[in-house]
Amino acid sequence: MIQDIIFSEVNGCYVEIEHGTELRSVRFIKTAEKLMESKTHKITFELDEYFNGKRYDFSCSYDVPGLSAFARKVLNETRKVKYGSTITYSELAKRIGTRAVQAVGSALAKNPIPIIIPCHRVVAKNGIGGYSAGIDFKIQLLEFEQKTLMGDNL
DNA sequence: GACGATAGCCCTT
DNA sequence: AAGGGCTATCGTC
Repeated sequence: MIQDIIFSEVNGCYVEIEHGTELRSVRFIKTAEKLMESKTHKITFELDEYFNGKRYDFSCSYDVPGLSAFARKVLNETRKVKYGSTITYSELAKRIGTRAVQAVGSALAKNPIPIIIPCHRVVAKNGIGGYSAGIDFKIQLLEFEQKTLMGDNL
């Protein structure tokens, strides 16, 4: 198991990417100290591009064991949400054919690979909803995506 | 209206 | 058996 580290200007924190041959997990690291960046895996470079506004989607092979069938459904559906757009928990639930809206939220809360699976693009019907790493992150990510898309259209 | 409490949803632990 | 990254609904003000 190897850990890559990159810095994200978007939310001003480090991002740790854990992988074997395939991507295993992504975590945000809030720390004051300066960390050494390390980029070995393809997905790390892609994430780096993402945080620089130069990539809108990811090559998708990842290896995340221990997820229930339900959680997989939720995450798969979430992957389809396009860069810069959002979907509500209830709409997502509808798409995978369940009324368990809150269970959808719980599944997203355990998303092992944020950004790649864009759980930040899933919002509450009235409001923003939650985010494991803090809703401020979520807001920053969404604003960032909006901003970069605008830049492209000009 | 707006806001808070409540009661359902159904998966997870 | 309890509790969630939710929501629709029903009291209050």
